[in-house]
Amino acid sequence: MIDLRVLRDDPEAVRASQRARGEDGAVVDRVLDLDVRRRAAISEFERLRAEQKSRGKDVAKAKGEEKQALLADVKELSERVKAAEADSAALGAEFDAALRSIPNVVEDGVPPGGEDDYVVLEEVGAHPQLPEGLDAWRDHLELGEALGAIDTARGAKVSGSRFYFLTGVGARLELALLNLAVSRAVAAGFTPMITPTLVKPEVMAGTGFLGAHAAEVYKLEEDDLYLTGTSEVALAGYHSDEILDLSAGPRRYAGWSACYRREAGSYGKDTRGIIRVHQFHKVEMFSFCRPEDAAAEHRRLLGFEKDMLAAVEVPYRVIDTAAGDLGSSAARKFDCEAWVPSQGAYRELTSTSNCTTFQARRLGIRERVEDGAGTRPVATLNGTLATTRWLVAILENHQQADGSVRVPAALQPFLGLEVLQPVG
RNA sequence: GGAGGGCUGGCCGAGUGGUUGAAGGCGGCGGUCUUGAAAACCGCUAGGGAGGUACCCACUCCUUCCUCAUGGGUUCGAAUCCCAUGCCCUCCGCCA
Repeated sequence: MIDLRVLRDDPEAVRASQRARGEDGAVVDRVLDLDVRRRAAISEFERLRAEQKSRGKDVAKAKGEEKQALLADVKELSERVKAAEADSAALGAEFDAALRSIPNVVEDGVPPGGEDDYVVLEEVGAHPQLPEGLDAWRDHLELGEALGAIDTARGAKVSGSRFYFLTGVGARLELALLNLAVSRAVAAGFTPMITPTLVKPEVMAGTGFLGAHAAEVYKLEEDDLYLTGTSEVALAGYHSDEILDLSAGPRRYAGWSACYRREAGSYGKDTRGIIRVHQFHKVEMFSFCRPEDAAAEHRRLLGFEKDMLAAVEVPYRVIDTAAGDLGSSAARKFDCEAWVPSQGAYRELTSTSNCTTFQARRLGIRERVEDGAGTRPVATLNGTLATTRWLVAILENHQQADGSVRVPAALQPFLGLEVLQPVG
């Protein structure tokens, strides 16, 4: 939810943000109109309610005939109060729905446009040379099958398309990667968390995932719960309806969880291997910080992501995602995309979003204002530290002519192997 | 799944229809006293919304509404009565 004050004081800024996202600016004027009508209705209700209360006190004091007369009088007033309250509530709900439908106002500097209008901020690391003796790069699935690491055929047999088993060194490699991520997060001051992956509707809605991308989310109709696509959801909800003390700096968490995504609308895309799957694991950074510190914290999270990518020794580039590709909660998003040799393309491995106060406003996460009374919403940010998809980049970039895969030095202590060898 | 008990402010805990947004205590903040501290004593101390006041914003101030788990209902009037839901606790059953 965006800041109503911003909408009132500078509606043009919100319209401009909507345009940059390629969305409708008219909703701004609809909200402003509803705001005026809502406030009038509230005033009317409050006026009547105050009258009812003060007359009620007279009733309490009165006795006998006098009391009967007052009762008849105040009975009629009670009806008007109910009607005014209903009006006010209806307008309030309409206003609220309209306000919530507006995605976060994009940060200055975000490139306008859609998915393909990103700006490349930097490219890091040289693309690997095709190992001598190979005519073409083996892709991660071919490598994974030869290593006895990935089994998509049985994944499909058991659970359907876009499911897989990680087997043997594949399972070990994923655990090593995620453990490396957790240990680096801990070293950087993050509190590790293992989070619920089923959450209530208000938490899912609070993080903004039930907006335009609701079709991506698995829902358990019977239990009125949602399966999370990232531990960001549970971590954002962790401090909901709380007042945090951020005077000592941001609260930083590193969530470990399975992630579930329906991948609706991506039929035929990335059907091979484990690039795009319905279930995977992820270590996610999450920060609660003061709004004025959010942009700096965002760069910090990006820095941690780059450190992790350096640790697994894959070439990558950093992009500044265009406004239309941000998702409703984010004001800005940086993605790190790793080089995938078999595709000759960069593929997203990490994504860090600055959600400013958008999620906190919906979830009721605040801090005390130092001088003077009152509270204000905090800022929330998230970023990826490792996911199952990273195995794709690791396997492909470190493949050797004989089908073996070199293990990056940083992973070796967690894996206990220097090279992954083909089986059989 | 069945049977009970409970859910009040940062915490504990009174309150069973009418000036109760809520006694009392703890904690916190400020003050008096003291060389300093402690103790003692005094005062203050929930969150949110709307309107007004103001040179814009903010603060202060004023008015007012909402919130005693949540949502409905009864009533002129609900923390207090009724219904539903959620959560916590105890016991039984079931599963692991």
